[in-house]
Amino acid sequence: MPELPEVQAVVDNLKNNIIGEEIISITPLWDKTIKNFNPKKNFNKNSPNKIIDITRRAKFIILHFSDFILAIHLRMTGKFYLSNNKIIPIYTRAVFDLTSSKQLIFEDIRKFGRIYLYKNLETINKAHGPEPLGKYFTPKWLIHNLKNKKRMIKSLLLDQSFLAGLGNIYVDECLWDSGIHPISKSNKIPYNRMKNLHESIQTILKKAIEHKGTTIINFSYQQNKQTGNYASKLNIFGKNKEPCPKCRKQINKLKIAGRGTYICNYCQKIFR
DNA sequence: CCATGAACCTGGTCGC
DNA sequence: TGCGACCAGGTTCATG
Repeated sequence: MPELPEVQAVVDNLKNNIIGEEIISITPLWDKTIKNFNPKKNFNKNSPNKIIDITRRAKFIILHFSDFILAIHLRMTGKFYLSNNKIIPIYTRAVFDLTSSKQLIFEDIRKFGRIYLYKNLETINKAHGPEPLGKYFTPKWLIHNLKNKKRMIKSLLLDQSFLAGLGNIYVDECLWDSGIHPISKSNKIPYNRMKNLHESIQTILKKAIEHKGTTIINFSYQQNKQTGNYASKLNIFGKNKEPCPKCRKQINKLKIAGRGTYICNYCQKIFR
């Protein structure tokens, strides 16, 4: 599913259209989607809740209201978009009705996505590491914290409590770009490659955001099936048996950290 | 503390 | 064409 750039695309797409809109009801079509609140209690016609802002934190879409926030996580197959045609697609799991008579639609084939209500961002902030494009994620921070851990680098980069927002695609791309084999121990990576990794993470995420994310299967950030086109920029993810763009040797696919992982054995060194 | 695998779900693809 | 096995952008929990 959506990783940081894809979630950012959803937020950027909605930003110009839903700020100021009022939610009068949230109707779950799959009960587990609404995780920790009673939508009837918090949203009703008598006290509409105005959307003050929409932002992203980690892989969450954050809707800001005067007294609380909604945090929406798309997990693997979630979509969240504004609709004005009253059509409820087959995999819709929750519908937000707005005073303008438009609707926010939460679609999710696999039903893993969740919507949370919190007082503020504190709960999410406590459980997550820094934003990779934020001011706290410096080369110094990364080097210090990689040395501090003795974990497989792929697991560590996927761990949202370490660094927020990376997922399986971008971790593979970043490790390939910086020449680090995913099973390397974080504390054994040479200083220069740690610096490369920091650079790779920032440039790859920035470029992916410019391209509105990667669409591998069916992710779209808009109702009309608008998809990001960063998939055409991927160098290694999904390219089993194809030549490595750097050395032309064959890319391999294996399972690392429980996830499908693409590597070039020649360009990515194992440090242990 | 860390790694692994299962669980949560549904659909698509591949091989026989 | 049909069917089973396996895979999928994520996270959380139990187990060793």
